[in-house]
Amino acid sequence: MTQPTDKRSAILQATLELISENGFHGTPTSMIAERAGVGVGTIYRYFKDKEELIHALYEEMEGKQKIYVLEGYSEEMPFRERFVHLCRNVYRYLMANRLEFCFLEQYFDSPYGVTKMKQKLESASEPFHSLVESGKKQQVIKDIPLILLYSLIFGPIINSIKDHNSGLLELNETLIEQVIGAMWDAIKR
Amino acid sequence: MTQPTDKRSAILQATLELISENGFHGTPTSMIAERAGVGVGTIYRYFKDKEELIHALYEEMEGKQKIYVLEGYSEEMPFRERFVHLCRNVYRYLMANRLEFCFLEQYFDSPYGVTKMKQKLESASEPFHSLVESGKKQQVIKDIPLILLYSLIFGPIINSIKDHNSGLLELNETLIEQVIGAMWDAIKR
Amino acid sequence: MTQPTDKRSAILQATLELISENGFHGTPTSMIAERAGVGVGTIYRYFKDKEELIHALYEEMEGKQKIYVLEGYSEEMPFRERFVHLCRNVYRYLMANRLEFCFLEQYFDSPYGVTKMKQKLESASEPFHSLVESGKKQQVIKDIPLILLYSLIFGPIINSIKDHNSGLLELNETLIEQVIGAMWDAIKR
Amino acid sequence: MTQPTDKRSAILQATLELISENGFHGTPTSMIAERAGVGVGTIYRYFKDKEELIHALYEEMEGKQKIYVLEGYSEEMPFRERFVHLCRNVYRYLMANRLEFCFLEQYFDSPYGVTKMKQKLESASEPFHSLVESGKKQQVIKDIPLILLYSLIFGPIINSIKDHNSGLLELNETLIEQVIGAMWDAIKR
DNA sequence: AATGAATGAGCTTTCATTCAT
DNA sequence: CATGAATGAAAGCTCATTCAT
Repeated sequence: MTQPTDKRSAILQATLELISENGFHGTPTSMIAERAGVGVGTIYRYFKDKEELIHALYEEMEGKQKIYVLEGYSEEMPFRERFVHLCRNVYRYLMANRLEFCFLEQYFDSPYGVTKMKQKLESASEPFHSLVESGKKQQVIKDIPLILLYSLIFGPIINSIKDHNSGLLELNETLIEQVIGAMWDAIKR
Repeated sequence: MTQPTDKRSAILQATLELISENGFHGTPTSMIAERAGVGVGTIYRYFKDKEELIHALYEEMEGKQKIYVLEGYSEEMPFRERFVHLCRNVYRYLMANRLEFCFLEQYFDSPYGVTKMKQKLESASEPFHSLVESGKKQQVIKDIPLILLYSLIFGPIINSIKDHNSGLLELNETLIEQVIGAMWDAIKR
Repeated sequence: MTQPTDKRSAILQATLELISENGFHGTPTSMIAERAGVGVGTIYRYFKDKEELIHALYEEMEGKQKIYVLEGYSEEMPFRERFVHLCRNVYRYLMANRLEFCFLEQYFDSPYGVTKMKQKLESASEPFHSLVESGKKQQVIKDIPLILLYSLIFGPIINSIKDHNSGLLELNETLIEQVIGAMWDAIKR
Repeated sequence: MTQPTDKRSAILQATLELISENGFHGTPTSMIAERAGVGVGTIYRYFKDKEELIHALYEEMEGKQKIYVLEGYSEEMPFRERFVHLCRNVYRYLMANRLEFCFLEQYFDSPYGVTKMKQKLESASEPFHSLVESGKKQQVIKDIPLILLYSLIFGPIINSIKDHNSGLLELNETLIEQVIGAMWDAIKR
């Protein structure tokens, strides 16, 4: 008993896989259709455009993330612990969902890609937002513009995962803890 | 009396400009030829491929950098000052050469792009290499794998410049000093 | 209690409307189905083809016309009056049924369209046929082949209505009388 | 020694032939390229669009016509003779250039086609314009709006040629003279 | 009988690459 | 050496038609 969503999600999944493998411009709609096991025309029943398909794929990810990032998180914990907890979850999420990570890198040709990725993480991370802002007020965290603090956090995270994915480095729990510790040193007063 | 190199570098310059404006896939060879003031066919006298042209452009950039990054640098200075000095130079270089920065972002659709960009900076930065390694030995810098330290340094630098270029942020000397200070806190013991 | 014919005529009506608005090639079957309030598949229950649908629509129109054209007409009237009466009715009919007129213009991209339109009017107009033939016999009407006389009559009528529909001209009773008068001068001895 | 215009005119000629055979929508660019003996891409070197190609073809015709229509014409001749002369030339032109006639019928899906065709004839026929206007002033021609007079003239001409082309009628000099005579009767006082 | 999701052939258009001049 | 007209493979997208429900 196939559900109505079947084809739609097959298309989204195929797109995710292929774009993370070959990039946006290396992924023709015909290839997506083939991988998804549907006809080309079918793509256009569910998405107006190739572009809309990409956006839809992106939106699809938003939800999953917050859940992941917030898992086990509580605003009651001390600052450092809150920070470490959120960062760990971000690492867990991005490493467990390698395809999504690669896709996000490609999202929109890349110039926007990484910027959007950060926005995404930010938006997914109101927890980060409130953590950092209240940390600044309580003089636990440096008085640096929010967006720069994000660069200090997500820059290293994303870069290290890229290195991990490209095999230059094998991230394990110890190393992740070290990076997170260093990032805390970077932002704390 | 135009030299044969003239055309070659005109092509490279045109490519740099156009790719940083429109991205790799938004830049047809015909457009490059036009901007460079040469015939389309001429591109293929100097480069086998569009791909090879891109690679050549990339290679072309190495070298210029080291000079920039090392300007006014001396191994005699204290650790922190050496670090700050190198970082300042990197910022200066990347912000003064916006086209090159944009190009590197696009370099091969990005999955490799940013990683390569980091490699590039690393290779341009044996100074960083020796600084960090000797800093580790003298227990001034945290005992973290080199590549992760690079993520802690170049991740934030690249990210903040992206934000700057995209208008999300206006980097000035004060802000740059703040970021560099934070990065030092991240890597120092 | 909807009858089976309901759907068939809903489809025909939708087709008439849409083709006169957007032309044959601007009217996908899906659009017809939507306007008709039926499923796309349903169209193919009643018509083998899109083409057959068009033809059927065309055929459907025959018949309605004769009634219109013959209204108030009598063979007892004098020649000129009979001619004027028929022409007036043709004008009335074509102007009152703008959709049908537009459809006929489009009917098969036009090369056949207008010719068929004339045939249609002719066939609908045995009254014209007998009027003209007996007029020729009685030397009231010029001795010109029937088909050319039709060109002299329907050519101006169709053209002037096109101009009217496209807004180049606003036909009113006076103008119509003038045209009919001129056409009578053209064909009378 | 092939001239630079070669391919351009081959494409225009192929387009003329194919559209008059199959209509605008029945003529894919690939078919045009094949008939013209060029690659598909070549079409787009000379014309931005399929649409622009059509327009270019249309423009191409303008010039030829005036020459044809005005041949042997002089404003010194008496009214009736001037009218007959122009009409004869129009017939000659449209019958000698059957492809162009068919093309014009199709020009833009047809609803505009015939209207544009008339505009074209009108514009090509400032001679008609001045003939008719001065005829009206001198009370030789009926006081009917210009556009209606055009319908009385071009309506029958176009219709009769269509019948001729479709084989319903064989136009010869005698018949043409009869039609022209009748049209004169229609418009003269 | 009625449906509409699924299909894929076919359309227009772009662009990296070649090659005769 | 340099050129740019010519090319055609390949892209994104549409839509008449089918068929399982």
